[in-house]
Amino acid sequence: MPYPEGHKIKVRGKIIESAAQAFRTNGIRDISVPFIMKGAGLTHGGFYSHFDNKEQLVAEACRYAIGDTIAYLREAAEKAKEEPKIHAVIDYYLSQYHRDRTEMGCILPALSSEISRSSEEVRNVYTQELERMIQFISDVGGIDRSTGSALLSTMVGSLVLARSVNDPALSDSLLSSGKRQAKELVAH
Amino acid sequence: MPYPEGHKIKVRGKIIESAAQAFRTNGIRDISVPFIMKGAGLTHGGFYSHFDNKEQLVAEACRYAIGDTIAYLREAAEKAKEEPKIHAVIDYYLSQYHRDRTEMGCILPALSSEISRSSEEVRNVYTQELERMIQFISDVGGIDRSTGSALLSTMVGSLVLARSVNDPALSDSLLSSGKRQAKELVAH
DNA sequence: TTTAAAATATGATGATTATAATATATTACG
DNA sequence: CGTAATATATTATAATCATCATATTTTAAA
Repeated sequence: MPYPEGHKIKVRGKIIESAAQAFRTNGIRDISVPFIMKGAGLTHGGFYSHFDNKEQLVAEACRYAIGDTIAYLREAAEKAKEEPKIHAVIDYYLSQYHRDRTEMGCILPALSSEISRSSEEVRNVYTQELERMIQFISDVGGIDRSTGSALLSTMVGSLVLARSVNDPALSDSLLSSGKRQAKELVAH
Repeated sequence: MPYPEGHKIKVRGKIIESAAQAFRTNGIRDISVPFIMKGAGLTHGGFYSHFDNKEQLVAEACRYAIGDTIAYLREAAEKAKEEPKIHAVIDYYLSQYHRDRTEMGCILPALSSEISRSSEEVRNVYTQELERMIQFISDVGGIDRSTGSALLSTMVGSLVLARSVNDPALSDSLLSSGKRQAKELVAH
């Protein structure tokens, strides 16, 4: 067996990372397979020895990206100096930092509408991962699932709208009112 | 002057309507100019005598669609039998009916993430129209702008997520918890 | 009924894309 | 050090797209 043990799987991982970043920045349809491969330091030819097609990569990229986001948010919660820890999650999620770094942020605000129109394969993965996200938020917040879902919806909606507008003041105010509302929601 | 008075402006309107519907259903990038023109009963050739380019049409379609949505929600509020009237708006916005009819629904959940990556021209229009939406929601709800923004964010986020998932039960529960939260928010 | 301006249709161009076929390079192992 | 299996690169294909150039149709008014 030529090439070091685990070489291919490492390259596959690089492609997924490259895709996850590119998709979040520019959407799925607007990012080409050649572009993703270039981001992984490769040319486009080898793509189909790693994935059946682009959709399969989308599914993998979604799984990877949400896992990454949950890990990041969990860390933020654990490092939080003040209670309740969910406040640290809210503050990060609705920060200007997160708003302005789509490429490394949560995919829910970045890709959800495009995912609605994706294949069943992709939506299956997305549904699974969204479940994990709701579970995580509810756990950290010490709130029931329904409240956790509403909290996530509020955060996602605020971020989506804050990113869509052109006016920095309006964008900031969308983040602020989202944060206020999210915290009130947790406090019952 | 050949062609009846106002003919061209009427056709222009038809193109905008066709675009507004198509974009909401399949996103901006996934809908071609020829497809939009077919939807208006025309062929693709004449497009550029109506619009400078596709982006300009996107801007017009956004303006049209949000205006339409506000008019629809206003009607729902006025026809509401019970107080507070904002409940009728929330109930419609987060209904299964609205979730399942992207093509005639609010564009905020359908297009916001794509708009984030659009031209300044498009984002200017979008920002303006989002302002009108926030104003409308705040007025009907008798709430301050910040609460109105949060209410809209909650509704948009819930709908975006409800549309993205594959599991009908999860999708319904996202609508329900969004509704519950939205109404609590209005009640202070 | 003719006509000419205005609107629309047809056809072309060049770019980009997902995907496939084929060629070349890499490297663990004999 | 040579080799064969495996990864990757190069090239090809066929489709689609935004946009443009040109041809044809429409119809208000003469």
